[in-house]
Amino acid sequence: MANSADTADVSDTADSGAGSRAPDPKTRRRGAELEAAILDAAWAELSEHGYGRFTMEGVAARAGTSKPVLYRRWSSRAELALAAWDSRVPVDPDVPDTGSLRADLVALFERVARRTGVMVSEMIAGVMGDAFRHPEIVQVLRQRLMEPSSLTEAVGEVVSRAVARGELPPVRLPHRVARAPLDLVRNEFITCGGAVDSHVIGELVDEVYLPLLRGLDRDPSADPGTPSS
Amino acid sequence: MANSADTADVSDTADSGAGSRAPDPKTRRRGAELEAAILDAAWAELSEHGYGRFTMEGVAARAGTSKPVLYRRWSSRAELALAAWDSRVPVDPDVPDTGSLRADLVALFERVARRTGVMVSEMIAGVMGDAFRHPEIVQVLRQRLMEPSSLTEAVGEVVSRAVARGELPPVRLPHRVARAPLDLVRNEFITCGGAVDSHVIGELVDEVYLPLLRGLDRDPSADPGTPSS
DNA sequence: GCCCCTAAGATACGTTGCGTTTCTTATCCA
DNA sequence: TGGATAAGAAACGCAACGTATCTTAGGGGC
Repeated sequence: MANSADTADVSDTADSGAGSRAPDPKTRRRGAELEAAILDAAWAELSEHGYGRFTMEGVAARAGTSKPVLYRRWSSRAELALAAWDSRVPVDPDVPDTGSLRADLVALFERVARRTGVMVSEMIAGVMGDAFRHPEIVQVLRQRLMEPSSLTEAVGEVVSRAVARGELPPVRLPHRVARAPLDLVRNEFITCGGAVDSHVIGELVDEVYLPLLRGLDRDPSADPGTPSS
Repeated sequence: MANSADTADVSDTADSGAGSRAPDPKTRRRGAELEAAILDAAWAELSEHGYGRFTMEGVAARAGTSKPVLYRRWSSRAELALAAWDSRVPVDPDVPDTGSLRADLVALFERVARRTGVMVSEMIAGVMGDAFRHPEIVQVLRQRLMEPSSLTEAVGEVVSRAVARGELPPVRLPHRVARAPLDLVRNEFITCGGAVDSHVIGELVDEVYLPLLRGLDRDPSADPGTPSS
């Protein structure tokens, strides 16, 4: 699943441009195989057209199947989009360790910005827009946004290394703060649209996130000056 | 405009519940009068149904007019929604001055949370969702989100009073930080849905915004210890 | 190896809602 | 008072959602 995902991530999007959809008119796929093909197609449609032009017809055509097959699995457009997203969320790789807090943060933000994308933000917006009609979707979306995820752990890791290095005092890291990089990047996507380039990331880190970390309350449970190794 | 708006703000929403729309079948309104009636109706529809069920038909019916009249003024549903929003944005009142930074901030956040609303956040999402088809909308929305507004000024004011009181060192306040209260509240609406209650506001202030302010770089242009009065 | 039952695939349908077109008619202004 | 202007009404084309109906492939039980 993951490998086929990686393989197709953009190239699939590119090569199956317009005409050659139906991959194999002979055999009739079933179960997991079909489902994977549909999710691949859905992701490609999302990447190409964004959620605004993400249509069930388009996905069905691209996957070489038909709408009822989609609706037997997902009850709405929004659910299919979220499922496609799910199927492509990359496993978060290791936390960068550059030796300095700022560089670690920049690397982290850049990873978030790349992982999230214009498309994903637009999709969040679109799904939110559809959510009024399918209230059950809101739960799914919200959970996806709130889940602790490997990101918050990564932030914790980066911060504790900075503490160990003496770049920061021992701090208490509230969940909101650990989540903030994702929120900041998403907010940037929504309000500024285009790509979040490294200049913007620099501003986010220098103007907002580093000050925030430096201003956090000290952790009373840590011995000041003796960070645990 | 403003008074008729206030009058209708919720009560109109309530009383014109289902049947009695057309306010006056005799006279044919024109120009500004008609426009105001349409915007009132649009705002009421937005408040009642949210953007997801905000339809041109609904607005036209409620305003006692017809779709072409709407399209002669606004080129799309999204534009009408934004115009309705515009027509209701309250003039930001004065900055609270409670004597303490934290209380000032809580008051400010609460005002932002009340001014923004679930509806407005959902609307932002919905407009974003429509934006792919009407790219010109993105500009309008973005400008609305980015504009310095009285909020950033209010933040500046609150902060400089705190500096004068000695609660903060003289700090340089980047635009991103001044904008942050709005971003934080909006983000909260999007990710957590329901109302942003005072408990959440307390967390935002205590866990995020106060630490952020305390961690800001000092303003090199200010004499430390001698804040200008 | 045969048959049946599940589910895939195709087609067509009903519905909603956008944005448009056409036409009639009221109201303002010269 | 008459003509330009814009309101109001009705209907249309179109896209896309979500559904219903039907045929048929193919896997699994016997």
